[in-house]
Amino acid sequence: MASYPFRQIESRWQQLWKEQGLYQVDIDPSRPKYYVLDMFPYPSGAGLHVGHPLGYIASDIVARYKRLNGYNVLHPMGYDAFGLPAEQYAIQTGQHPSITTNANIRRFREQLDRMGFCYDWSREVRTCDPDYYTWTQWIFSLLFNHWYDPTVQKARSITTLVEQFEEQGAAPFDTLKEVGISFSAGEWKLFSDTQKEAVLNRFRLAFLDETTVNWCPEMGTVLANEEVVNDPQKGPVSERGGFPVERRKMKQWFLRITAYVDRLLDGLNELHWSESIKEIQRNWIGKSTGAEINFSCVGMNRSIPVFTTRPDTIFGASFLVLAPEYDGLEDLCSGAQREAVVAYAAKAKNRSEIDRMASVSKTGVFTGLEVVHPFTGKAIPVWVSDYVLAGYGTGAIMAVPAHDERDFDFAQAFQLPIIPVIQPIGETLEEPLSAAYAAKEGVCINSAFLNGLSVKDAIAKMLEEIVARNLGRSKTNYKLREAGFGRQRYWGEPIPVVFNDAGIPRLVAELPVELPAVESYKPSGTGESPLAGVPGWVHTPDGTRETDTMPGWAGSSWYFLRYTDPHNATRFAGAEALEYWNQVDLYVGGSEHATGHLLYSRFWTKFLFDLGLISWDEPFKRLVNQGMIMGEDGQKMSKRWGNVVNPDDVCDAYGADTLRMYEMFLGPLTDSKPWNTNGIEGVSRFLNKLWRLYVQEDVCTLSGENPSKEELKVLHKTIQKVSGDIENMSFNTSVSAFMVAVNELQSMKCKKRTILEPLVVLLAPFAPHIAEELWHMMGHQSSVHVASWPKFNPEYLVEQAFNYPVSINGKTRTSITFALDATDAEMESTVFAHPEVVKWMEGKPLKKLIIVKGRIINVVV
RNA sequence: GCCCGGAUGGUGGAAUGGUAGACACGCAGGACUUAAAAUCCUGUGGCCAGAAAUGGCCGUGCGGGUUCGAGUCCCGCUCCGGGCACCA
Repeated sequence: MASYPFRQIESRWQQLWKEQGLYQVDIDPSRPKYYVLDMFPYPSGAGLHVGHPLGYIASDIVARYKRLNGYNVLHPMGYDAFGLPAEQYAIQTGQHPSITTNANIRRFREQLDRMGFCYDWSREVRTCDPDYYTWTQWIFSLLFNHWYDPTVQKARSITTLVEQFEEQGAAPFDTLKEVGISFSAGEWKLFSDTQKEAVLNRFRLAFLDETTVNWCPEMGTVLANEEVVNDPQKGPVSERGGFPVERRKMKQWFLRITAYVDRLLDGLNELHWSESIKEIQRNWIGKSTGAEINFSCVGMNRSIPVFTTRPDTIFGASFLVLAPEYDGLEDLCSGAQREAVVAYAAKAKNRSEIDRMASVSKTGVFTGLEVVHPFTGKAIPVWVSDYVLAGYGTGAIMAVPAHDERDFDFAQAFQLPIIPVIQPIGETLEEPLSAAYAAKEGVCINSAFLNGLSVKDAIAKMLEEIVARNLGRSKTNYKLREAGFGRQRYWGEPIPVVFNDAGIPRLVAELPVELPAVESYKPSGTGESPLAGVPGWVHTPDGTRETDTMPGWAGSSWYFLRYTDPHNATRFAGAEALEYWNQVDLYVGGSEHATGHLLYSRFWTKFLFDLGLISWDEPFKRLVNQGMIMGEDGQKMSKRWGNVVNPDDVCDAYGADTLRMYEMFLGPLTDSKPWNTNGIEGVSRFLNKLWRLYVQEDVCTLSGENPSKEELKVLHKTIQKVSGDIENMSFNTSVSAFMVAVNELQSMKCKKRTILEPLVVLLAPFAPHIAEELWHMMGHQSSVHVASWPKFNPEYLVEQAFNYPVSINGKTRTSITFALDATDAEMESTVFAHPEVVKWMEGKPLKKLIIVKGRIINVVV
């Protein structure tokens, strides 16, 4: 017997859906909305392989399911179209990236269309489209024009900051105090524009900063930390291409994401995301609370602040360590040691990260400087070592070798004192220590007024003392760094800024700033983007243009908002559309974006919320991360391994419905799993079997007979199972449920319309083409529609819960569990006579009774 | 090193604390067929007994625990996958 005619069916229905614009949606306040979103793809030249649609199929099932349950479903798709591969290709061929990008998009679209997704393509967005990126630039302008006011915990216009300076000067601002900047209101007014901008730059949410960046000479660009990976041989290399990366100081645009750090952390708690993704974000943000303590230098009128999370161990601090990149390090050294320190710092700078970490024993040199221990009054030495990071805390630490492994190693290497100050509960530390005792529990010893206190109490006590004695303050630190926002690249959104003669950045009023044509896409190699080579574009009457472009994540940080109103020419999206479609209810995509896209989107959403532009401050209510589909060899699918399976080939051989159901059947959505072609036969057989249940000799003949109890049970069992599974995103088990249903109906020889018609509707989210065809063959003129969704009736299942005939009709479900032996003959009387049952049932009817081999094990009333 | 997951037949995987192995693949046998494909039916965790029907024992990475009852909960390991990694 041949396969059912999936080729005709699928192309015909895809054509019809398109012609009728069936999946185009509009605001409809009379219906509840549901917003299902896929992470939009980067249209690479390789096209889609069978791994890509996994998440798209899952979201499509949910979208169709919600639609059939009466929701107004927004389910859009678009392209994250700016990016490196198109630019690399342009460098090689001279072809404009937009040409390759468009060609790739066409190919993606053809592949996507074959799988029967219910996207509203009228809402497609492309991040490289000027109509789109004009609003990306607009959001950048807002970021530039706002600062984060910690007193009200939200972003405010920079003009409110200027007003405060004009009235109160620098005094109210900790940000300025920390870096030793102070000015009165009067002084502010007398500042030059350059001076004013230097201050404002410290507050703007988009700002310029000179920092050490990851410079990739080969690519001629700066890379984000996320774009740099460590190669065991070469050290730090670019993620793409594997080119060497070195450290270099450059002036760069940044976004002040750290202003939102607490809200980014707290907001996670309410989100329906996997715990692992939340943990990744928490770790990335890396909040730690502790103290900043000042150690005053011997023979110098200054002090060195250190950050510690363990102020309770301060009596064990036997030396300080500074990072090799420590600001003003040279000035702190005494003459004899200066040369050694400078040499060490220079060497450390060129050491690769891997090299630094791989070193078994710590390296370092003594600075010649000593500081006064604030509690013992003793002088302790200050060292320099590359195990201390310049970018975290103050770039200086107090070393407590007895209770920190790294400090312990260092102290051993350089024969520095190791003083135990925490005793594990119920134990005595043996001296000399063979390893650091780093656990955060125990009792203080050798610690004057802290002796006898627990670690927790000692930390609290010490924080009080530090403040009381004016030695420092409590302090919270984060691992999260400001987000670098400039790329020395052509194929990205131009940053809408010009610099005037004084070098002061000003926003370009007229947006978009469109990408000009260039002769060469090659990086200049000087650190400037190819845009710098277009003098006619760079020089404007207002000044010199910024030639950096935005990073890949800029356009993807707000695209979910644009889908709500993608063609709006006067606003990033209309207020009504935004309010109606609101948050993304379900977001499906890969977990690799945990610390990039997903974090930046949350940041931008919170910022836009602060400005009152949207009324919610988390973009994605529920997030599901689909697993990866590997090649049959267990490798990641890629051209390189020659193990790519093209979904088109599967559609040709088995049809799109089989592909859809098979991808869901492979296993839990979130698991990684190999593509295994054996199993696809089973799903294909199932759809053929289903087809034959309805169709003989190309005709659908179903009877109007009343269904039997058994048949109703099969239907309602399936409705219940599939509905629940879709809510839980457990699609593999729902495919199984369909298989069971078809097997059972087939063996019952059921040809009854009352059973088979609802089954088709239930199947429609999974296999929409065959469902539409059968629906049509059953005489319906329309597409499978809302009113036809089968409603679950538990009545037909009630009996199923019983392994033993007992009368029931209960509704509330309370369970009593106990052991009870009984033979078949005396079963019923035994159950009802049992004192526990009598007590628990309180006259309620029996609902469920589980009997295993003559033993009653569970009674539900 | 730290933080998350996970471990169930030959394979992918099912199991609100309640008959472990649903469903599918594969395999074996059978029906139809000149034959093959397709389709349908039966069997299929291991061991033992039995001619058979069937019965018994053992079984969810390892060791303990809670419970009438544990794949599921708790404690301690082993191995595998993922994330972070000198963040003081």
